[in-house]
Amino acid sequence: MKRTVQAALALYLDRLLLRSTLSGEERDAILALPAKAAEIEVEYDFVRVGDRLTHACLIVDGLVGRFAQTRNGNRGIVALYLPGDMADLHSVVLPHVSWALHAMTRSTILRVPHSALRDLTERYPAIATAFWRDCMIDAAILAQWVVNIGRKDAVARVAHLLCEIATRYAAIGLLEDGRFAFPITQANLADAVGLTPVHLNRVLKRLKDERIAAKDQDSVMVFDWDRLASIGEFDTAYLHIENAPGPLALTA
Amino acid sequence: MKRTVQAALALYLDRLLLRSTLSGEERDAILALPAKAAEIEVEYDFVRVGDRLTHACLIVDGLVGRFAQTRNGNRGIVALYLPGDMADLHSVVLPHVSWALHAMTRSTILRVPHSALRDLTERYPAIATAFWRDCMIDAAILAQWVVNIGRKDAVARVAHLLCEIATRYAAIGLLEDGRFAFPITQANLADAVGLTPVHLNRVLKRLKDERIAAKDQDSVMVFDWDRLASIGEFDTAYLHIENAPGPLALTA
DNA sequence: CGCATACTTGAAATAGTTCAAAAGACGTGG
DNA sequence: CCACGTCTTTTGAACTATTTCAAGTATGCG
Repeated sequence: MKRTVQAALALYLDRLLLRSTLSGEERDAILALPAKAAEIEVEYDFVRVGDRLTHACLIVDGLVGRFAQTRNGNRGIVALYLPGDMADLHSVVLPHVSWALHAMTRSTILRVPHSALRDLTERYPAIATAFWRDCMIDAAILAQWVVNIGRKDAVARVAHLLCEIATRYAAIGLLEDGRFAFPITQANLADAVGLTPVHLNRVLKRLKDERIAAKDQDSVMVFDWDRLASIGEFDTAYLHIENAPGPLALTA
Repeated sequence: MKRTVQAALALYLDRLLLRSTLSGEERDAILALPAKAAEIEVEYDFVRVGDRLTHACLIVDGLVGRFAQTRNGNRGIVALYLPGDMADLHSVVLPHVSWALHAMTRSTILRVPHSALRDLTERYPAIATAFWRDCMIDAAILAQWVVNIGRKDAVARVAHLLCEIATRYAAIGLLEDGRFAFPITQANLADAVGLTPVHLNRVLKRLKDERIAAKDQDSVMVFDWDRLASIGEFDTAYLHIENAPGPLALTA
């Protein structure tokens, strides 16, 4: 168990190092974070609206969605978290949350106490910056989603989201031959792009029929990256990944 | 001139203190930040897509929009900044920006060098946390916009945005008798809620006809806060303002 | 006073929703 | 290993919120 915790923290460290530079001592401090692994059942909300959090959750394995709810009961997905993401790092500075974290598959997470994270930020300014930056990547994605949902038609929205997820998987080495794991139901995917499940289904059909990309139960196969990116008006810049994998990584 | 710079920094300090606690020394450090005031002409992009920033911009006076552009040339507004907001504080950790800052009215801003801000974060962990938290408020708003645009109909979207802006103005003491300054064109407002200018116009007309709220050239008058908030499914929680002013402040 | 920009209104077109029902996948227990 | 119930996906048809196109009316500026 100790071993898996170490490995999971290493995953997060890798992610931080994608965008920040940390000294040996600082890296060790990250790896030495106290943390408790937990298995989350599928369809379970492990953070609920209104909670006051004391821990941040690192996704080790699985797929997690951040859900917001409107008064009328409409669910909206505001963010998707993949392995290596610290889904609610921002709760360190804003512990009172108004959204839920929902496991879309059986997931493994690591709960890291806020106190330990705060402690690191106080001792190592570079770590504070790295955490802050990590949160800002999340915010950059959020901003992109606003444009995506607010200013593009249904096909473009879906194409863009697929490109984003593909690129994020690629960054953690989980994209192979144009295929990546994406075990999300069509209903949830619809919530993430602001569409009806029915219409989302038709959009997916079209992408499949035109041999651009196909989604099945738990993965997505991209046939034509260029067309997908072009339809989705996708530009990796906002993800701030150094060598963002484009078509090359997909066909490799 | 020195005097206005001081006053402007005090404005920002006030904003930080809304959500963070800082010692006397830390407050003084904020007030002692080097900064250069600048007047921005109306309709001018003072930060452009692709820029690599060296300064953050504090809005002292005016109304500023953060614009993103899709490949097809559609503009989308991703955030609105009011006096007291440090519009691009996040550029301290992510200097390479993929969006523009656009002055919607003649505005006064204060340019604060990243170097000075970074310096403070290294010397005072509490300031680093305060900055980080300030950015996360921005992100919380972004998340709210995603749900707003993705899961509500036109009237609700507009109503929600008006409630948000009203509440944010109230927090800086610029809401009087239910009226607040909002010098934004209908075309820009449409970009902020993901609607067509034409349809936005009809929505505004409806809000006016039903005596809920009326927008003119440069301000908004709210007649019926309860109905507006209810239509927009508005809940202040996400803004993390301690005593969020609701109907009381409006009728006061 | 005249030009430019913003706002307003109408009518036709359409993207996306809603409702409804069938078909396919999946796990469970017999 | 099959039968059953449940959940997800797929498809059709009618409907509607929003867009698009187009023209007219204000409003502000030089």
